[in-house]
Amino acid sequence: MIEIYLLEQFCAFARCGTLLKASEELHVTQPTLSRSMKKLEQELGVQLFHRKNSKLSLNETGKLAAEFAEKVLIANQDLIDHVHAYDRSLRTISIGSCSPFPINELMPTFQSYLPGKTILTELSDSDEKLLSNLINRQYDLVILHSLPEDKNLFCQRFMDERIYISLEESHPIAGKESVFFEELRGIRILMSVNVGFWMDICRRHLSEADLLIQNSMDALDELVEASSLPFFNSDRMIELGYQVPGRVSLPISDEDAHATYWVVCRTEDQAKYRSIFNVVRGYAIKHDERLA
Amino acid sequence: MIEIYLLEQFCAFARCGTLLKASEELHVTQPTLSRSMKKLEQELGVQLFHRKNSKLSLNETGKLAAEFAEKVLIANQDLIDHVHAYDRSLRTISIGSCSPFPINELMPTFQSYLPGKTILTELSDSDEKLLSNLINRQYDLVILHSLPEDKNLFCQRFMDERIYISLEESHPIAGKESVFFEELRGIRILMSVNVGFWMDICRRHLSEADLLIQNSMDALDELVEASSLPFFNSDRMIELGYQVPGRVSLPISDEDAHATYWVVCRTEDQAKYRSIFNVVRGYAIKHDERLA
DNA sequence: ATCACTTACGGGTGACGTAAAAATC
DNA sequence: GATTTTTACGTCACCCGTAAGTGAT
Repeated sequence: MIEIYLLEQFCAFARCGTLLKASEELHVTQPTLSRSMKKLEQELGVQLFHRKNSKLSLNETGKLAAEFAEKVLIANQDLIDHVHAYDRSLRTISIGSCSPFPINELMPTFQSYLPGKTILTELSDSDEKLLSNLINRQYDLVILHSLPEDKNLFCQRFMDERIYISLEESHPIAGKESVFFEELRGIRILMSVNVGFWMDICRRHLSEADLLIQNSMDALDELVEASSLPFFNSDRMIELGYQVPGRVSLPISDEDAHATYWVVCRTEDQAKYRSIFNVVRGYAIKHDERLA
Repeated sequence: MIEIYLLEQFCAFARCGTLLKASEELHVTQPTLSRSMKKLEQELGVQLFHRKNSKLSLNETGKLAAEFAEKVLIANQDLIDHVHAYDRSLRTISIGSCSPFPINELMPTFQSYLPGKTILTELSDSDEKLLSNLINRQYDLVILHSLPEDKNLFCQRFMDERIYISLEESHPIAGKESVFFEELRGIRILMSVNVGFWMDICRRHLSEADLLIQNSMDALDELVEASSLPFFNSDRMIELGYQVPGRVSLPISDEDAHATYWVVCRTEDQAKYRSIFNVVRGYAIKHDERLA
């Protein structure tokens, strides 16, 4: 067997063309490489280099060897990467969501029922991406706004959300009970970039130029304070007390301004997250009771 | 990067289950392995083992690591094997033949036009096998008794051979001009096992029980001397003076008791073997002139 | 007491760097 | 003379073996 350090040095030479450049890349001295290349030849029992005019270069055997050496290094790096990833996955839970609200709402639940685990959350604008990344184990849990049909997935309804538009009381349409997206056309509206699939919904109904998209919640809050511009809100946010003085919030009546969230895991993991799903079911029941 | 010796030791432990058994397999002491396993864990920065009741075993991460470590070792062995094989191929020419005679006839040519190369010859009973092994580079040259149709192959007709039956002068059919295989049925005949495709021909026409197959030419020659049993000969062998006193050789008239040999290489190698093909063409021309 | 692994210590190989030489342009 | 590789030499790291220790069956 050939030790890895020899192959690393050999591949560096194959890439760099001279021992000097390779030695700089590897942060070793050049005689070290000269010696190593000899040792590699000796251990393989085969000529790997042309030595001509104090110029070292790979011969045909050497080129072949370099290809295979590269594969060994890749396999070695693979070992390291996969072991690290697996070890990490033992201490980490990855959660993908189509929307920020359910994540925020469930975070305390995650933290109390997954003690000691690092919770990693990610927003996505597409349920399909979330699902495929759930199946390929990149995510352990996902929160969708549609119910997937796959017997390998376990799904639990969570809660509903409808988006609102928050306007100055003096705004022409502030007196209405509710509005359609249609009626918001031509009005410049503030919104955050981190709203998951809602971004798609808004873009579908409104023109790009009307959406004043902010990269951070801080920037958004500041502009809401400092300006009279409308911004998007939701029934859930209002419930949590997110109302700005001097403004009214009107529900948006369109069908797709409303979402029902589902929490989903792979069926094999169902037992692992039972406590979490119990909490999620609690939300759904409470919601149903409120409707009744 | 993780050095190979650590992975070898780790895989040995994964196979053997205890450090002691692994240490015996690797011919090192057991504390060496204990130390190495710790070092491997440290270098990966990850727990790989359960340590309980002075019993060491792989945990889930360890099992994953063992799988990937095995791949690294295989890649490493692949490097060694391929480099050796390629280096060998630079000094060796592999020739496959359907029959021993053309090989013997061409050996001096090979030796003089492939100076310094080790010439490796092999007999095969099937042109198909020879061809596929020529294409997959196991052979560099093959000698067939049929003309292959493949534009990636370069072919040159070599010479003809017809097999004869050599009998005691007193044998009932020794007076004939020629015989068919049919007429040899029921007669026990000596032959060598190393006759390539001729073995198939003989088996197709004669019963297994009648063929007294010898594993070496020495054994065959001795039995020819010591007995009055018939044996197979050929026009080419007779030309070379291989006649036994007190015997006559009759040609076998069947169509497939005659063969035309072709020397074949991959088209890409045609130039490399031009001198050899010139000699081969010389044989073919000489043969044609003799017929005219 | 035995088995299996760990810890402690000492030795020898060998991988590395520095310095200098050799060879080619 | 500049660039690149090779040789020589000393040093330090580290891999190994021996021997003793720990813990469980």
